[in-house]
Amino acid sequence: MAAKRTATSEARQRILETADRLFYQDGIRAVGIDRIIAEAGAAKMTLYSHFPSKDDLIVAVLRYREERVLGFFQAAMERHVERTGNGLLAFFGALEEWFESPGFRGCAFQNAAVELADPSHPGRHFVRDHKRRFAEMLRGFVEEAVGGRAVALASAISLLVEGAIVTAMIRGTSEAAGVARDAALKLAEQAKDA
Amino acid sequence: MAAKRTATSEARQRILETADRLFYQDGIRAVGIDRIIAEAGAAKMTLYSHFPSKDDLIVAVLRYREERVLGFFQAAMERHVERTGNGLLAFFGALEEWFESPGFRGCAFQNAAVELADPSHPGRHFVRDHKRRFAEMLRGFVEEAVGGRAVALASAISLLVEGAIVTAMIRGTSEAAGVARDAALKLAEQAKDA
DNA sequence: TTAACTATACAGACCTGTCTGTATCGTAAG
DNA sequence: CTTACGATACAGACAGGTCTGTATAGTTAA
Repeated sequence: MAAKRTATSEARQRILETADRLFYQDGIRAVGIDRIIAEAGAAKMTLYSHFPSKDDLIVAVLRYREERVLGFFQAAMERHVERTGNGLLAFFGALEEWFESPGFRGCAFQNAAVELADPSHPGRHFVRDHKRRFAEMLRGFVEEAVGGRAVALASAISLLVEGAIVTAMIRGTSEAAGVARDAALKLAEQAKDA
Repeated sequence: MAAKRTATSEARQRILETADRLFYQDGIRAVGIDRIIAEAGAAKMTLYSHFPSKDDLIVAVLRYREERVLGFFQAAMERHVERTGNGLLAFFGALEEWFESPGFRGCAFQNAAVELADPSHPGRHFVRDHKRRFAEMLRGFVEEAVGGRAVALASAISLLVEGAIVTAMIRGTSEAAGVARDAALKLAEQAKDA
């Protein structure tokens, strides 16, 4: 037996990062175990001792990516908040920055939901939960901007953001971020007046 | 050799419809040629005489699906327009109907863009073009509703729609259609006032 | 006769997951 | 000090199945 217990392991970390990169770049189904271990410089049994199956690895990668995504938004927003002084504006600034980052290929969670067609796949559950958490985070920025409860407004802005992500992926351009930002501000304006 | 010339062919049509159904249901990469011909009741060489490669079949399926999608919206909207008397409202009624239809698994074109990771894949080009056409159609409804040019408004509503589709797919529910509709109407209202 | 199709076998690559064996640590007992 | 051992990881072969695409031979119907 072996490494199953040590969640802290250099080989495990290398495998996780490599799988994350390859899954995002080329798709989950398009990337085989052999390629992951080759690029991670790990042995197959090392991978299988840390992750019992590819499905387990997929879920671990999604978990790992959620940390990094939230980390990216936190860091990018801190930068943008200084310029704009507005949390919601900073969020859309971070979004545009993401769209323009090299290798951008849409939202890994949206993509995973598409690739894992079986709705009972554990990865699909994780995606649903992640999107709930992401929408909650966004609602925080929205309510801060309008000063008070704004559930319906936040839901609408969430759709704008999801639509901007998938549109930026399909077009290969970032202008959807600005379109979503402008629409979100108009909706927020209206909500404040009411 | 063989059937390449006859675009009208029962076997070809059976293959196309079966591939469309399976690709949408289970994903493009998850469905092999063998399964398509088995369920279509066709021989492998018949498939390869009509479609030189799986990539060609994928593009043909996307082309075929665009016809059916536009046909669905046309038919569903005619039904909804009678009730609402408003083209934009009818569109969102059709959208909700689609989300609630059995086997709904998001937008086949969004999904294809995710699965065909290589941005130079001909299927990706088709998806880009289709989304342009779809957005154009939507812009027609928007401009009819506000009475005049409304390019920015139509772009924003397009993001709402794309976001609603992917959200409905991930959640497995249809309420995103109503959220998108309400936000679209508010934005349209604001655009009319201005 | 010939176009369109079926049926089947095949090549070669790739897939996930298992297996055996070896190398390298740190640590603990003698 | 050294022997022994468990933990971790590397290396590579292997099984059994899937994938796309091709080749060959036979069948049906106009």
